[in-house]
Amino acid sequence: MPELPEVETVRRALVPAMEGRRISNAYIGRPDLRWPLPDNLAARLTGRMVGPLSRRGKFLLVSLDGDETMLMHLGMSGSVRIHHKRPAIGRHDHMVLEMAGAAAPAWIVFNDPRRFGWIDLFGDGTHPMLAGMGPEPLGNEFSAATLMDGLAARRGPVKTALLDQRLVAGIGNIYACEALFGAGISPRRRSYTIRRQRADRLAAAIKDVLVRAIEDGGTSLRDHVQPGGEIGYFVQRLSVYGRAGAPCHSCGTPIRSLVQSGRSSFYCPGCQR
DNA sequence: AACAAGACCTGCATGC
DNA sequence: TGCATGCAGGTCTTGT
Repeated sequence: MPELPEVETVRRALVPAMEGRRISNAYIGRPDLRWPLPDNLAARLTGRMVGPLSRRGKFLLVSLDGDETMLMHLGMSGSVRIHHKRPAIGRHDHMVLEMAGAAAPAWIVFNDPRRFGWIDLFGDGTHPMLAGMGPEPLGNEFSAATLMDGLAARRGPVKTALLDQRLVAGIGNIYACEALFGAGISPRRRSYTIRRQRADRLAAAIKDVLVRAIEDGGTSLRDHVQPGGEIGYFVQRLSVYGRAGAPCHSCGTPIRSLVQSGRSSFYCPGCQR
């Protein structure tokens, strides 16, 4: 599921339910997801006050009192739901946080059938998983110039480069395809051939597609739901992803798909060069 | 050093 | 109906 817009959607929905509130109870279902979870995680979360929620790429960061941060990644199939009544524990519910509240308690449920997601705690400084990550595409450090620099050293296709979190953080398969369509660039184009003009268009298209997807609550293909249970409506605005054979909204040419580094790419041969 | 392929895991759609 | 196959929003590890 979750690329930057989906994780950002989750973060925004969790803010009112978690920030400034205390974790009154924690349930952990199994000792490992993608990797082993911290020892005694449930006990270490219980009683903690939650500070600001932030996001880095596709990671969600929950600051806790005592200068510790909980890091969450939703993998491919992870989702987070907010309940206002105590929920029954479902088959793939791996973490449930009960949030004490002056008004009413809330339960935060992390569910991940495929278990590619992950939860960790870290203290001072940064986490190894965040080190080396590229700039936030919606932040000030990201620009056409930095993007062009990153692409200049690569001989592989630009589509594959966009999926590398060291180049730019938070882009996954859907938004890589959509951004390339928005910029009129073929996914097969070799990275280093993207110079000023195309880099300008690509940086702008990346920002544009991510902003619009956040506004729509992300893209729901199968697993993604917003924490309140709503789907993400950007699925209705996809230009190319998942549309192989269907006519391009811009020129009518049938959308094509191909496999690059084991991932499906979708593009319009009429609009993208 | 960059790149592609394999691995991890479950669920779902498809086709026989 | 049952079963095999392929595919899925990610990314670490391995091998070239």
